[in-house]
Amino acid sequence: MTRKIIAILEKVAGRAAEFEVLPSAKPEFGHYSTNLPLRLGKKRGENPLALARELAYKIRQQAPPDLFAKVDVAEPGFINFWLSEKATQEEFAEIAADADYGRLDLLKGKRVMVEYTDPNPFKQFHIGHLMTNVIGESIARLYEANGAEVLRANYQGDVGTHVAKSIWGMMRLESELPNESAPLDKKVELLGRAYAAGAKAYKENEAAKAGIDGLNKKIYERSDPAVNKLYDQGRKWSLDHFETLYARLGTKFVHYFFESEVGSVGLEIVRAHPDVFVESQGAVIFQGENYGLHNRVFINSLGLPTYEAKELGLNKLKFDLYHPDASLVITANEINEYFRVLMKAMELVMPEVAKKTTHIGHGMLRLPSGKMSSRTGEVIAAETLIEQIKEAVAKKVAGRKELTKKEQEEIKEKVALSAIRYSVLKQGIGRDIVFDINKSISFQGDSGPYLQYTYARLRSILRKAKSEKVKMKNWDSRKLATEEESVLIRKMAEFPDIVERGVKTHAPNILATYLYELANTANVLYEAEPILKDEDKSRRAARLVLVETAANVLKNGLGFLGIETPEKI
RNA sequence: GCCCUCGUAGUUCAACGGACAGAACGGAGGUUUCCUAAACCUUAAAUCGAGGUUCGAUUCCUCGCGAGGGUACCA
Repeated sequence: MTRKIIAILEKVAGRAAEFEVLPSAKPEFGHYSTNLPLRLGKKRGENPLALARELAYKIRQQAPPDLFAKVDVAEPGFINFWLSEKATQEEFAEIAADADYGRLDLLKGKRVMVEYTDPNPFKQFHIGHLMTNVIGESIARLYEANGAEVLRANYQGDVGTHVAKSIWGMMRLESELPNESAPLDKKVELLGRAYAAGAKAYKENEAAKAGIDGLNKKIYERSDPAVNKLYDQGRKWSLDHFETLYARLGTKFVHYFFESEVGSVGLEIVRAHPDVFVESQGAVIFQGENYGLHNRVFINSLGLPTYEAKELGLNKLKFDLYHPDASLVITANEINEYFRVLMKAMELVMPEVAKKTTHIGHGMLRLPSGKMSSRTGEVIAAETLIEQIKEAVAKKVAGRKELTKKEQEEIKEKVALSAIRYSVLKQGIGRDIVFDINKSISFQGDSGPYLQYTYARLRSILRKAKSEKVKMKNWDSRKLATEEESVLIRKMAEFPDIVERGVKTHAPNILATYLYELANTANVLYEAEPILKDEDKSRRAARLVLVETAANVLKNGLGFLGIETPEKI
């Protein structure tokens, strides 16, 4: 609808200035508002209110008849539009007819690589990785919703000190190593203990530290068959475990990059550009200080590539292999500064890659006790969190005799994941989340379960209508005329704009907020008047189609956030 | 020290330079013969401080205060 109004405004005023058409902030400002006269008045040095009156007059003359019920002006120079009942009904007929409503083709033909999650083999998949996954998945889906082809990538650190610590621990626990046929959770449990033991020893024991550093070198060189065996074993266990999580989280990566494979590529790039990278104190560094940033080491004094050099290699590989039109890297924002330096270096050595690469830093997950850090040993595993939430959901479904065991299990899983997802996605991407398991994941109010509940009760009406063989064919949108119905229709009409803005600004929270508002308007309609008891059969049919369409929009929108919508909850 | 974020009701968060700063939880009160009360409605409650730019500033600029992150061989 805003597109139609923009077209009319451009017809009467020309493309003389930047302006916006937005759903009105208050009912007294109509259904849609524009600031065009304010912007145009400023540009031309004319009185905006007079301009608004003049434009409003032209719009009344030139707009299609029956589109607006009223066009009015307001201080200091807004034009407000009231949609006619007929236009609202026609809008709804269009929305209802489109099964893919909300799927756009603005980015059709574009290929976008999105890298996210990035856990480290041999280490825990913790709630920080979960958060990155949730955000990355929603951004990937928003791109898909806008028509882009999305390639999901995951970059996993399979070399480095953390690996050496784990191998060291595995050696201590050799007698307890499960064999290959043991269940995965046993293997993961052992890896967890191995890493903890290695990390502790590294900090507290000089001899162990030297041993681990030595192991690190052996791992890098693959020079010791016994070490290689443990390495290959542990790496596989870890990756198999991650795979179960990706399946559970609904993420399908097309490519897994590993630190072990990008190092040599990065080294070559750095070595090939002595003009950009210089020697300093035995290392090879990039002098970010020349660009108002800070210096960073790309090759350490042992001649090994650091994370920085590896990242250059990684990004080169992405483009060599897939030639994306855009490449996004999603990580926690603690590495924002590091990435700025990296991007500057990248601009100098591979400008075409740098131009298409964007880093998106998201906020950190914090515990009420303070920061979440893998060094304090206070991290919570992703699975632990999910299980805790599931227990809370279980209490809700326990007494529901009409649900089968299978349905209950499905509800527990999907509701728990939606609670987590929504609480992460409803706020701005860059902001930290204080994660109090008891409080921050609520099932009431502005929450994932609320949205799922709304969907389920809408579907419940439709199920009942079907079982009672209530007819929905030959419905007539002209039967929809109450305030609740019109508000819901206009809310649904906002959906495409939201999907577009969400991807342009990389802001899933815009969509989350929208869906909450949509659910609220749907619930208001639900409470206002029982639909199935409507004596007017034709009106009842139209209202059922309205319910069906609202449920569809909810389902599509939640899908873009990665939130599933069970039929029953 | 320098660089980068951030500071909004009691709490957790919104607000793409726009109109009277929105929600949720918590507080006070109300709505269940109905398709699921995980709901709906009413109500009290906030922009860190001081300047500036603008018709208009939570948003942009400057200074101050406060919190977090980064600042050479971790990522």
